[in-house]
Amino acid sequence: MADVAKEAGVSIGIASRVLGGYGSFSEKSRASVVAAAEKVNYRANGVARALRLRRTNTIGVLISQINSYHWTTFVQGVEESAKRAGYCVLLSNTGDDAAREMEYLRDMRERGVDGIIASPLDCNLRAFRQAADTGFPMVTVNVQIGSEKAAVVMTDEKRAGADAVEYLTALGHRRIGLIAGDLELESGRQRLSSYRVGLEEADIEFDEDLVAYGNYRQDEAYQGARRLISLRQPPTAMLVCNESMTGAVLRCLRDHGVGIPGDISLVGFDDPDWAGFYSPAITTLREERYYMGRLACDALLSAIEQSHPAQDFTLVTLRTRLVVRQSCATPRDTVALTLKLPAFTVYEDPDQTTD
Amino acid sequence: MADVAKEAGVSIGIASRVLGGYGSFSEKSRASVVAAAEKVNYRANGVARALRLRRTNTIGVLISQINSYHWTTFVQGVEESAKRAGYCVLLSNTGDDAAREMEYLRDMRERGVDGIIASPLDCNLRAFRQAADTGFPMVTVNVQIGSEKAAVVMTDEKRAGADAVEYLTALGHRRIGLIAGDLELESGRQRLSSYRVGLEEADIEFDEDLVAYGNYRQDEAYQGARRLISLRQPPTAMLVCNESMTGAVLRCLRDHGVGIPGDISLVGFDDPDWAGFYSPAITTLREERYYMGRLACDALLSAIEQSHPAQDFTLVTLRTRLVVRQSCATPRDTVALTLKLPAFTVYEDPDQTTD
DNA sequence: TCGATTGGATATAACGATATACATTGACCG
DNA sequence: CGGTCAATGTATATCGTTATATCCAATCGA
Repeated sequence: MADVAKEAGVSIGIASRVLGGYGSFSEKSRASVVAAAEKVNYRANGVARALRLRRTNTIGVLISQINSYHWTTFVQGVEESAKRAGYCVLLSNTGDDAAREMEYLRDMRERGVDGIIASPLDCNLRAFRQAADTGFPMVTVNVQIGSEKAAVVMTDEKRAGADAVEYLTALGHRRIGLIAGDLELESGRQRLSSYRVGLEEADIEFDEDLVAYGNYRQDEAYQGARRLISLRQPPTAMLVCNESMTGAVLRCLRDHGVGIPGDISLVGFDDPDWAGFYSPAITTLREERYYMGRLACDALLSAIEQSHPAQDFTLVTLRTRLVVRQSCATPRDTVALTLKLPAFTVYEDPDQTTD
Repeated sequence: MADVAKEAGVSIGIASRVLGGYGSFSEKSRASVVAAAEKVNYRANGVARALRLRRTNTIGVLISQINSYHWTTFVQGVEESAKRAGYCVLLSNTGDDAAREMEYLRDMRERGVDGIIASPLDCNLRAFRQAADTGFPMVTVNVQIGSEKAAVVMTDEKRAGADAVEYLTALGHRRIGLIAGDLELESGRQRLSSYRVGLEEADIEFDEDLVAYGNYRQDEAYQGARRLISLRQPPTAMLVCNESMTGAVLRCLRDHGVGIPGDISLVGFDDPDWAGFYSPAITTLREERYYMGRLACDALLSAIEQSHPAQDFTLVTLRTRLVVRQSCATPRDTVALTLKLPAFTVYEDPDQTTD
């Protein structure tokens, strides 16, 4: 910048004004500064600017698994919103490791990110709440940390499993198995409880035997599915609590020659691309992850720039949608009491090529 | 930091030394500084440090699609290596848009990232080469930008398609279709040419009719596959040049009732999780994306820290592996000339649960 | 013609950590 | 007892921007 000023024959301050586009300056100096900047191929030093402005135009995103469909789609949404507002995304992968999560929270704050989007683990809630309470911009995803200052973007999973159960009971299912997620995570608990809500609404008694705790792990989900299909009276339908476990369950069913939906019906949480082109296409509970990312980022930016009152975003709730495809059918050995289905959206795959 | 020094009753310099762990200081002042830092809950300002040290401990990663299996796996590898070395990852998604790519390159340099990992588009090669030539640490992935100073991590795709063709011809296939990628991208060209290499080696004449240009797009891949299976003499096997097109092709085959591997054999590029649990499991050409990410990051860090000579990393080449699963069989209407298969690795899925 | 006003340029103080040059103290040795 | 050296602490310049306080000159009105 000093070079530019010297080259242009003006003071360093006036050069900064021209390039920063603030204050007043004459047309003559504007022209010479612009020319000089061009000539010496000037590029601003963002670090110095950040130091001065106490603002890095960077947001931190803490996610648990970067290579899972729902998180990458989420991050894509965050990034899109961030980019439009001139922000960059600093990404960290915690792998659901509490110590790492704390470390990254600390590291990101040291690096001066302007705000953070995260889904903190239970055991770290306090630290995140404290950061938010002291005014550090924060948005949490599917977790409430108990600070009024942190905005929350949630999917309403209190209904999600219930929607699936409702659909399955409408098809005539009464024995509906569950491959549950990790109960140490908020989403794991919510998905389980929403399944129970669905059972209650259908007057079906909760049967512990029909629940396998897969902990969001593929190997445990595989074993769990195997146990369920080996029961003397196996379930006629299964609900699987996330994408990767659904994969494991599909593998298990294939390995054991159990047909879908002939032998068993299947509904999965999350809606990765492959659910649409699997044979048969898998009925899923879709969360609008991309949109959630956009919202989370917008909420964070408004907290950072205080352009909108934070209240506008305090709690945004999105509903999951049941995307009906071909993986569910009337149970084989049960007379369907009714075929009058409730009005479920049959979701049109955006990428489905019409014939 | 001034607060800490005052609290500890020492000068600001000595506090910095203690917390930075350099220079010399007495045990007494160390203790008081540490105590004071604890008391005022001191956290360093990374921006100021970065300004002074002219180093941000941040690397920029420019990728084309964050929500595709192979890039997220790659990023996971990068992040793992970066984290271990105390670096953070600034992530940007170009969506294969040339203007965006340039903008992000510029933006990242302004932000002072210590180095960049990218796979620049053809039209931006010059800008990236220039940056590398002027000493800016850079690692490119599957692209050579023609600068000696930039390290390159490549998968050897000159053989990839040929491996697939070799395998398919060994099964007896002679009419092997190709759903090609975007020929404006290096990987698209390489994958096409490796397919031709395979044909030549098997003494099969290249037949333009059997090639559909899917441009890495799902809709075009779907249409392309439809054309191929509608040919008077359709191919008995197909090779699909990336993951998302493989999905589209599977959808197409399912929609038209074409069985795999009964009616047609299929080999896909990239090896996403779902390839393993699809029915039938899909035979793929696997690139070690996670490992590539690790390598790319290590190369970049060594260029940044000059701990190793850059030459060690100038060009790292990894081979693709053919992961043989269940999507290929002897063609229905052809007598297999030989069943003596070459020694292909039958890849053990790491997540496959043994029964 | 002189003060007031204004537009434009300059010099400089932050921002916060770091590293260096310098000052002080104490110890040890001649 | 003075001088040298080591050990420790202090003061300060630096990184590159930005923004403010100041300053100067020119224009205008009275």
